[in-house]
Amino acid sequence: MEDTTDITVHDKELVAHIQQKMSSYNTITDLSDFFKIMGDSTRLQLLMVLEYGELCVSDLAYILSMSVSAVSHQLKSLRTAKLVKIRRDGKNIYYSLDDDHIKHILEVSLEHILEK
Amino acid sequence: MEDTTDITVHDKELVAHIQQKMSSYNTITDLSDFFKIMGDSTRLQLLMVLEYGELCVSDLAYILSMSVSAVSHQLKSLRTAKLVKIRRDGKNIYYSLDDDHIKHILEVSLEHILEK
DNA sequence: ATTATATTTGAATAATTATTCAAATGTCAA
DNA sequence: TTGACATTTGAATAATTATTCAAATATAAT
Repeated sequence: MEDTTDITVHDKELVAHIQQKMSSYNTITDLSDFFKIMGDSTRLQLLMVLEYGELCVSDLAYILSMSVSAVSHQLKSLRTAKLVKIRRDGKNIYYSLDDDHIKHILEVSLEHILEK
Repeated sequence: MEDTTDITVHDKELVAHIQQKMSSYNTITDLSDFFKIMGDSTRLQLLMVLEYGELCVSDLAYILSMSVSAVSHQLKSLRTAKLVKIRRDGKNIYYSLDDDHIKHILEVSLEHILEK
């Protein structure tokens, strides 16, 4: 169903008010994309681990008990989302958090989880 | 690769420290499950809309320009995750937020998005 | 130059999941 | 108790995506 003309509206006043105040399409997709990135346990672990300092791919793979390739793929997603950044040092590439908000969001969300 | 014996660890000290401090498996999956729920634009919109007050399924479907069935399915996910609750009034079922933290998490995350 | 090490990349597979459609359930009014 | 309305449910389809595997790239050491 794409046509909403056959849906009966009950609370017309509130519906109209919400339609005015609604966030833009871009804001909502940007926000859900952000949550989507955090909504994978591998990526979330990577972010939480990187709070302790910068690490190279093989160390991250070792900590998560995953293949280097799988971790590298997920780090690429995090990099595209601008949540982590890299620093090359010889053969190694060191990853670190590229966002000040992440720690805070993780703290607040962790509280939410623990208090349920 | 499940066997991590063939991964070379570079920063042994930091790796050991992190392994001690690591959050439990359950905490991480609970947290990523929470983000997963928010990581869908339909569900996220529903949560944002419900910040304005309780609404029945057809009004929500109208606002999101989606089928009543699709919205009902997603509301069920939100209900299972204990993010929304229901109140029956005759033929209608009213949905509302069932969590005090959500607003705050949305605010903090929205700031993060907008400042990028 | 050749070898070893660290990491990335791309294609393939497997698993998850959002939406649709049709049918079922629950409630109220006539 | 029949019909209309509001919503849920379940199966099916379609789309997305995490991990694996093999091969490619990049850097440093011999």
